[in-house]
Amino acid sequence: MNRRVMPMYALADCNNFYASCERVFDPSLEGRPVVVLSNNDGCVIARSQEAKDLGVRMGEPIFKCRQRMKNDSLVIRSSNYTLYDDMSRRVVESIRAFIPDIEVYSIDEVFLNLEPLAGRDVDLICRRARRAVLQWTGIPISIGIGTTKTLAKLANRIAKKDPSAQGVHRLPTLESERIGPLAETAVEDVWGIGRRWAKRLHEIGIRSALDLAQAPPVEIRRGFNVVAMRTALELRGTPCQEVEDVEAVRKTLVRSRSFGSMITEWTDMSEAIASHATRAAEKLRSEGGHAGRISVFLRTNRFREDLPQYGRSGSRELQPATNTTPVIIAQALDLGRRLWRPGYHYKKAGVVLCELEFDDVQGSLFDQRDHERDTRLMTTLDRINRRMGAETVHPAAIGFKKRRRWSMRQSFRSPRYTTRWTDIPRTGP
DNA sequence: TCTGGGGTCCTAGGACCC
DNA sequence: TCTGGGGTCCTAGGACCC
Repeated sequence: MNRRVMPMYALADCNNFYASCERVFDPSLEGRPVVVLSNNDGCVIARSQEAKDLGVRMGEPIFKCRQRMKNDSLVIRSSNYTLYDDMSRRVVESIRAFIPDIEVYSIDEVFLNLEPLAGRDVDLICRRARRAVLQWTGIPISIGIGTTKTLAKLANRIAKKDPSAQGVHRLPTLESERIGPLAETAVEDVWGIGRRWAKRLHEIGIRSALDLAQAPPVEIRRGFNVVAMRTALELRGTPCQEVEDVEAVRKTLVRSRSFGSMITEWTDMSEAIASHATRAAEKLRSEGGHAGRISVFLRTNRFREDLPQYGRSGSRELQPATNTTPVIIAQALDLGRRLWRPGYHYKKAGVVLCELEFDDVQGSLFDQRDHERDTRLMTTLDRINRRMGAETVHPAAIGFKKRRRWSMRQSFRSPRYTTRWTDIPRTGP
């Protein structure tokens, strides 16, 4: 008989990832409440277990935790993505040694396809992988197992919450045996159900994951959309999403920042836009892509209700598609100039590159630029900045002031332990 | 004083064409 | 002067994720 094997998915998720990374390189943080802040040191984006226990909330603005910082010696770190990216890569490679068919879903999550391991003890393999990751990288992870991605996510929550799971939890294959755990999971804790949908689901009497699983799919589709319906189906055990083992080709590339302080002058704004354009172009070149369209946006501070609000975006075609910094800066500045209105306090701006192409780009007959020269220039520029440090060579449009009004605050950053020679940890004097 | 940044997918509605 | 349906393409906005 040729029976199809039961699909089986797992989600491996790093515990308190950024806080754990900070801890790996500074063991004195062990046992202490640690939080990691967003860019600009604005709000909390990661918390160690101790910080969670203190009641520090995700996304909480840091100025609201000042008291706790004093009382409970809360440790604060600015985010250090260079470090986290590198640690993430190490975690992924460690997992891959045990389970080869994986999809890197985010900086701290990996979906695993366990179907090829059918007949083997998947729980045991996952436990071994977990132990190895901790041993090789110092990062604790949890693994949830289920017959769909959404159920694997749910199992992962249980693996994290229930100490008896010891970091790995598998939901039963039989639907009837999943009733308990699904009934105990609030619908807002289901992957794919955000705040807005949760509120509307509650209004129609759907409160738990079980309620959603048992709701008629067509009704969910009618009341919400196909994405919500797929989530409901996955909760019943019907897979609607596969493990995507080939890396997805990106469709857009954004560089944007809130300013360290608000901006009222076009010269400051133009420097910020030129800087975003430069960094977006750099990133695009590093991935070997070209952009066929560029969009720029700027806006005021939406939290300052006492100030007049303004926000706009504009876009235009790039013909031919390009990744040349001066071209992208020129277009970005021209767009920005059109959006700019004096008299406002601006808080944020950004550059979006879209219609990305990763194949060879056809030149236009009517295009006057010397593309080979552009490419040589950009390659040289990238090489210098990679070796000598970012922005060793940079376009004049970004400005030369040491302390730029628009650049971000980062008061608590840890060293780049793994990616910068001078920051490598040393032992002894 | 102080509130992140970078993504994807889906849908509705308008423009335009036949 | 009034009136149709159907298709495609594009964009803006809304929802979600980490």
